Amino acid sequence: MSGPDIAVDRSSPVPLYFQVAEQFAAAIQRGDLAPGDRLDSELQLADRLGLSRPTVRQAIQHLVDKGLIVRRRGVGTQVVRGEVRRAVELTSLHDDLLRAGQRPSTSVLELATVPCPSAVATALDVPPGSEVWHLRRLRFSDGDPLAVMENWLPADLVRLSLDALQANGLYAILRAGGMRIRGAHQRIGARAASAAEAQMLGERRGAPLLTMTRTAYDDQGRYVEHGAHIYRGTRYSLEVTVAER
Amino acid sequence: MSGPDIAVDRSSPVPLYFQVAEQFAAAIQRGDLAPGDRLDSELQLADRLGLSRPTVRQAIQHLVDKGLIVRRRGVGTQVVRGEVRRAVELTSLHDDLLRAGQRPSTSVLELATVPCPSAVATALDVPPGSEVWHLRRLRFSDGDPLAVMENWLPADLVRLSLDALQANGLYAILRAGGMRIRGAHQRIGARAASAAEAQMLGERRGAPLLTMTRTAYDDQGRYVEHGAHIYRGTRYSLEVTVAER
DNA sequence: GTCAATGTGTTGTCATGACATCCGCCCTCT
DNA sequence: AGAGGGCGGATGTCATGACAACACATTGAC
Repeated sequence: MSGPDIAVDRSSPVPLYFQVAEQFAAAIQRGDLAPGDRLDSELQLADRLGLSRPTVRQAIQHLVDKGLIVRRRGVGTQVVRGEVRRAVELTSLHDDLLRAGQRPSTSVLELATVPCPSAVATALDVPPGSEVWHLRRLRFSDGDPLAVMENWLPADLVRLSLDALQANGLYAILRAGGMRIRGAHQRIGARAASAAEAQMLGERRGAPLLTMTRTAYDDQGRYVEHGAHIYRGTRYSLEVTVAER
Repeated sequence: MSGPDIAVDRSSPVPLYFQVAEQFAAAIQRGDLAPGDRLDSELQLADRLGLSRPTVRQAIQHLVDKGLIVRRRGVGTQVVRGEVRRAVELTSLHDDLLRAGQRPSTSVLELATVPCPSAVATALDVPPGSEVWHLRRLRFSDGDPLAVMENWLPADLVRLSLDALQANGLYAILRAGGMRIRGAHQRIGARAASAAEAQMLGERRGAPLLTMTRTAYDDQGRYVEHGAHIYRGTRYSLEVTVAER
């Protein structure tokens, strides 16, 4: 036995390690590689694919980071047992809903540039009062209200339009605009809905809300987006995968 | 000018890349490396430390994964701007509270082996009805109730005692018992407290709770612990850092 | 029969070398 | 003054080689 069929295309601009990682991930998703199955050893894989061991290792490490497989020194590499779930990565709600087969829509409640409030200025590490986008959106899934999202972004970094926001997720717009978001610090909590919030979300006052504040940083380590989001606790939950190196 | 003083000990069993990563992380925490500061290039570092470039690269990648620094091809490596926060990794609430300077305590409500409920059996990927530990703990911070945690673990994997659970976090006990936990899939949500839950936590019925279910896997890809936790929304929040590779 | 030593295969770590790709700067040409 | 090209420097990718550390199975001695 030699595992799933994997072939690399050396003429492709896609890095070899990434090609390998993607094909393994796909094989796991398809069930071609069942939970608990052992992968070939790094040396075998390197030989079979015509790659060097570091390249194969990089591919496998990528999957370990995503929580798909597990390695044991001296033993081998196995697919994680149990159902494989996808971690929320750095995607927007819009994309997550699409992937889950639901129909996202967005109502933009506010889109304007304003002087930066001091709390946001601290988070974004910009001077208080400097010009920032302020954005408030009510998000729906299959027509049902799901979340209220409030975002702030330095005004000089991106150009936002109402049309784009109604059709796409914020992160997709930012990436399309050349912004390269690399990571985010998030804080997740729960609190009761105010009357106004409840009304927007179709809940009762005091209903449990899942809250998330997120500050995303780019390429240059600059904080480029700060968001305060509330989700209906009855309708939404976050999924996170933690993997040690 | 050549960055913080970093020295590696080749006689130490700690991997070189890890020594380097830890010392950089410490320098950032101390403020020795300020947000936005550029690190020396990989080649310079390799030369200065007497290491090869792959080793230096591995150290830096480690910090990128933790969200401490950011790399830009063709430009260099910078410390992330803004305050550096620590991500919750694979630690228990007990350790988190200790680090935050608070005084954790635990009241064990239940500790017994029981036939595995079917929902838990699915999560742990064990036969329904097989023997598992069932554990329910009320956690306090500085004497105030903070969370109720319910856990299930395959009975044959670990030995649990009441004394140990009152003094240490679950994960510390598991690791001390030779279990090597590598990652976890988590789902985070919010809901209203039932009357019983509210009473335990000193809240009112309907109070917002932060919920987390977590399934942790070990070395071998086996799911070894399943937990369903509820936290007082007014007292606790989770912090998560996401970083792309 | 039990236990210890040994052997084999695997992942973990580290070194060296090379080329690709991208960014930003400077210089030149228009 | 502006646009474009060239160049240096940085990270990204990939190859080859070597040894270490660990787990497990086998073998051997007692």
